[in-house]
Amino acid sequence: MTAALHPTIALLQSSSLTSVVQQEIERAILEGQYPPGSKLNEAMLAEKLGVSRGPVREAFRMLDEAGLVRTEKNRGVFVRDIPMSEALEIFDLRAAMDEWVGKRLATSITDTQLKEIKAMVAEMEKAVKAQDARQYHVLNLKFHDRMVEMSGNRKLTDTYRKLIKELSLFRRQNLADSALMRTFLNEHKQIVKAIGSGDAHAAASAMYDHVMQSRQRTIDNDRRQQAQVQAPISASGGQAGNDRAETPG
Amino acid sequence: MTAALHPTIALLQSSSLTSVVQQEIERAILEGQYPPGSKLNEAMLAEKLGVSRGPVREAFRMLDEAGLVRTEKNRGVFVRDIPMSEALEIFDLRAAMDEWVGKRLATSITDTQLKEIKAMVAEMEKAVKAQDARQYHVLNLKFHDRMVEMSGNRKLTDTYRKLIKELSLFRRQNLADSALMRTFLNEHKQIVKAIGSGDAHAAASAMYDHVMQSRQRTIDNDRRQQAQVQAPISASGGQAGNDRAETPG
DNA sequence: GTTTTGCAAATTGTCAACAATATGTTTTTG
DNA sequence: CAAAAACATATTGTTGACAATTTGCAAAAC
Repeated sequence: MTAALHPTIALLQSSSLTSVVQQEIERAILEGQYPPGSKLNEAMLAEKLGVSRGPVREAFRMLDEAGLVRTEKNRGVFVRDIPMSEALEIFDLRAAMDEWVGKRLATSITDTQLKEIKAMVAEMEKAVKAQDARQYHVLNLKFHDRMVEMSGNRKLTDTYRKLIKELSLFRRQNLADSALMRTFLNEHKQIVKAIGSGDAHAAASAMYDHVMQSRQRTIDNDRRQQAQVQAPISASGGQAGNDRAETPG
Repeated sequence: MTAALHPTIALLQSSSLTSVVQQEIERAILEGQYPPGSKLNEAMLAEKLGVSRGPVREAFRMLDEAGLVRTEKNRGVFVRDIPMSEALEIFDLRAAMDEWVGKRLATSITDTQLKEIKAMVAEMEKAVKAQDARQYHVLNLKFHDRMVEMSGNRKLTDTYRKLIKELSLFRRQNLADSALMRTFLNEHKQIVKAIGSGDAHAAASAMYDHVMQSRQRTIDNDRRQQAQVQAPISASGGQAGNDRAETPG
């Protein structure tokens, strides 16, 4: 009966209005179009997307459950603002997961896959040399995502991605500077080397330490910013708030 | 239309209808009232809970995002049936998380907390001696949940609990027998001992190994059941399907 | 001048009706 | 008799309307 199923048909079958609306709002949020703390208006979004409020409300419930928005009864939904404490918790959890990924990859990675992540590190090296922090950031996210994906654990991959999305709503991070990019790049090389050598323990440690390094960098960065706010020197000081979140490491 | 009016809903107009409906359906699912694979009818649930279909649909979207149901466009929502492969993935992920919890607790646990989990192990020992597998199961879930909670990482705790809920929809598990309960009890004692001694590495290993033991047990159990199905001896053979899921370990 | 009270606009919460789709049954056709 | 078509029924998808609540603003009270 249900034969082959053409890809486009499968797509149309899965895409209800609600899921399309959900993806669209999620995209807009992660893109920074609606910054953390801002309010999402049902009627406004419904009109903008050309649907009624029903699907928008259903999409809101999904985004709430996903941790991207919070809902206040009779007041509306707001883009979630991840506090520092929660960001640090996410780093710890990520460290535990990435440690497992490192351990797993050390014994399960294929030659093709190893080549792939080596190429990614090479690309990051280019970005570092070009001092292109933006590009480095994109590649870095992809590098870690791909390794998690290569671990073969779908559940872990889904969980990891959900955490990364939430973390992108944490505002107190900046792009890494050149010195920091070089440090992280070296750690990436160590990770790949450990995985390539099949040393599970070393790969696990390298991954764990790398994430914890990012965690510590987030703390340091926040402390620096806090100090700047409490004792501002330049007249134009203070955090503007429109700089998008970036994940270091 | 407004039949009966569920007591909880009539009383708690303060919290949103959708969230009450969501909790009620979730409770019913986890209780086994709607077994994995069964279909959830919007209108039926709406009438049963004394609300219109709107809040039910919104609750469905939340439960879908939480991984407890799956939605087929134009066909409805069904209680999710966790396949063996996914259950094993969850065990691996849990192992990574529990390993971290063990490591953390070894250095952060307070005397009061240590006493608390020791008391829990003592209670489990009673259940084992009384051959009360049901009671053992409940205590075991609580023991692990409490340790995760004690780790102090709220995000990890939420993630852990979400995974446990999903795992409870995996049907191929049974209660542990006496021999197995004794094995797991000993592992619990080892975990508590390692944590109490402050040996982070030992605690981490004990936790990891314990979860992986449960994982292996799930595989063994499935293989045994599969064999029984393929070569049935007793005439009444075959899985009835009404036995609720139980988490070993 | 400040606080309180009452009103008006905007927004969310809930519902019932209608449209679109899937499913099961009967009828038709070969 | 088997397969296909047509129909009837049930269920989900979507919408617009109405009710309940919050919020901003202005008038009144102290």
